[in-house]
Amino acid sequence: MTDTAELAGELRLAVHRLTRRLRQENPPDDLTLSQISALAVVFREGSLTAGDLAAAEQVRPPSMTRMIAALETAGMVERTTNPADARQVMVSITERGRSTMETYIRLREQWLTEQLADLSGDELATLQRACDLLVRLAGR
Amino acid sequence: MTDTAELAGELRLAVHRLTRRLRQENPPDDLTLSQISALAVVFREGSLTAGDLAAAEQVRPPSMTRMIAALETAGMVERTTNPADARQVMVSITERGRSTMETYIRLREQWLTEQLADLSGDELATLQRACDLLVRLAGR
DNA sequence: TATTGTTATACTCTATAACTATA
DNA sequence: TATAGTTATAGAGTATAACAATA
Repeated sequence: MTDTAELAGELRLAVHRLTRRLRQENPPDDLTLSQISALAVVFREGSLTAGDLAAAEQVRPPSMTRMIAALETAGMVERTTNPADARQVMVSITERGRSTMETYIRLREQWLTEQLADLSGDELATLQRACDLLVRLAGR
Repeated sequence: MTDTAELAGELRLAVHRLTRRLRQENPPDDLTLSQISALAVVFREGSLTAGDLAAAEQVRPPSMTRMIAALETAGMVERTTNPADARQVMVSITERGRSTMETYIRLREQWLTEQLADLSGDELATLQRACDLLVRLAGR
């Protein structure tokens, strides 16, 4: 039987290490990984409020304000006030943001992709199942 | 067959999410997760140089200098100059550091442990195998 | 009064570049 | 001259508290 406390420690360490390693690989167009992650939501979902975007990314509103400001400065998204409720800010992707995402999807996670290419089919399947589990855990 | 580029994207997202979620759970004695991680190495390995500790944790020397300073302030480790080579700083765990680690190991990763308790044996086995793979990937 | 978002502030984590001390 | 570590500086990523605007 598996010792869950032991596994928790190993999992935390493993995730910590990979996060550090991934940060060393530069995403395209000088966007950070967090910015890419938020932009991907706008790309997928279309126009949505700042609050919904914060919820989707599981960050606090001030953190999302920062990310949106950075993405706006980079010309990736536009902020507009919702006419139906002037408290809300609608965030939508620009042409440039769309093309950046399309390029990014094509070259996605290049470093990680290269590393994965060395793994066996079994190992890839394990990681695939693990991804779903990690996202589930993070959503608690 | 698995699309490794697709999987790379999912894996990056999953790891990102879990890192953020874990950061919300407070480690004991006001130590951060990174500090606990470094302290665990000193606890396991015994006295070692700052450089070896940086290598073990896969961070740059200045980052380790910071971590060691924080751990020293918290009374968890001691820094001493190596008499055999006065350039080197030896880092060793204090009584307080040892007892903190022992408590931590006992309560380790409580939140994560609780979440894991809800998973099936199959799912735990998947995560166990995934841990080894993630650490291997991070080590490239 | 409640909700949405922003600003102000602060802390962790990490890096590169430049420096000091020792070998 | 080379190595070990530190200091100075900077930037990403995030949070809480206080605030303004709108409902």
